[in-house]
Amino acid sequence: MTRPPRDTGADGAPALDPQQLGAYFALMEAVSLLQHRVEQQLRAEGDISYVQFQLLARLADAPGQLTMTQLADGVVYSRSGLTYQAGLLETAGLITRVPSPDDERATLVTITEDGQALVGRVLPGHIDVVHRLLFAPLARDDLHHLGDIMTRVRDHMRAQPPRSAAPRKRNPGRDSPPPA
Amino acid sequence: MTRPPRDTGADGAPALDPQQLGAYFALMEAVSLLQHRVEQQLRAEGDISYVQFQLLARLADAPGQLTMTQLADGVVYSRSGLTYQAGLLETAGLITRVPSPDDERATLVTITEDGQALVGRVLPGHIDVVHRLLFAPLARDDLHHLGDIMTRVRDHMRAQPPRSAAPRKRNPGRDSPPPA
DNA sequence: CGCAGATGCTTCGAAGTCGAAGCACCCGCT
DNA sequence: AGCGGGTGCTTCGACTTCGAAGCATCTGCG
Repeated sequence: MTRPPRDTGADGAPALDPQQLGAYFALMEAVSLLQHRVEQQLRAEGDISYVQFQLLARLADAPGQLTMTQLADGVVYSRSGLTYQAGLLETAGLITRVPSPDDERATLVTITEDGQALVGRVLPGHIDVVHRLLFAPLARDDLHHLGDIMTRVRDHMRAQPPRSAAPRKRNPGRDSPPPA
Repeated sequence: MTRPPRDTGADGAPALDPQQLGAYFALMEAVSLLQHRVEQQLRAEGDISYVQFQLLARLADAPGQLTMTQLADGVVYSRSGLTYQAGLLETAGLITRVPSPDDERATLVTITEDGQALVGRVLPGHIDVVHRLLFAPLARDDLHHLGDIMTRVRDHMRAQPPRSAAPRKRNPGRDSPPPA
């Protein structure tokens, strides 16, 4: 941090230097490509989407029962999206949904044996793709750096309040809604 | 590369070691979060999606005219998706589409002044978000590493033939297409 | 020249995602 | 106990994306 935090150009546009730009673009495109390939892989071997795989994998790792909200966390940005996917997975017989005895509102999701079997069937292929596309061109040090860097970035983003992007809010919480 | 290329476990599932897993998950989640925030930003300041922004930015950088296919490259995975977006952008007055004089099939896309103005208006905010979320927690060295690593990964993926994911093809290249 | 295959784009239908609205249930306060 | 706000999930409508099919044009080869 020996330089000013913002390199604001003369025209008012804060410029990213070429190195930053390159890193940003490479990052976004690489992940996009990786995701696309992984999706093809999962579709071909298990006829599921990436989202569905993530949900099943999460359930397979978990003790056995998760609420919808817990399950959605980090996978999908809307609750309704999860409801949709859970409906598909339940119809396919890969998960079951039962109302929670403790909290009648909550729905507990459990992975079925078929679901576990499916995860077991597609996981090797998934890992293989990630290995070949992401890790193959990386040396041991690169891997370490990448993990370190992205972990820091992710945690930084998680901590960031979601409203930070808003340029100018008069008074947060005083939207003056004009009903009646 | 002092270890065997595949760490195949006893149960047939090739395992990623914890370091690899962590790097992979952190990478995917961080990019997902970043993309989500950027999208909010663009929607708030310019009422456009990330895809639309990418298309406009590409046009703003290009000499002035690109064919649909050139424009789509790297942004969208289907041609029809581009047609849809181009339709929206054209309706919004941000681009124009004219048939190419050289090749009647091709459509040349040009960014309008409004389109350029819009890019100019949202770009600073975009850069600001990327700066705050992605680069803020990174030191100079990190940035260098990240750029280097992701560039290598991206180029590796681009070079990879798309069929590599298929687990067991009888004879690669002998799909035996049965027409006639 | 003429035709077959390749190429560029669009149209169409299916699928997935999100946000807003709605419903049912839980908790804290009086 | 009763009630008001909060929480968990679902339903609904709008939007976006993709793949397949279709149409028009170009190119290479006889």
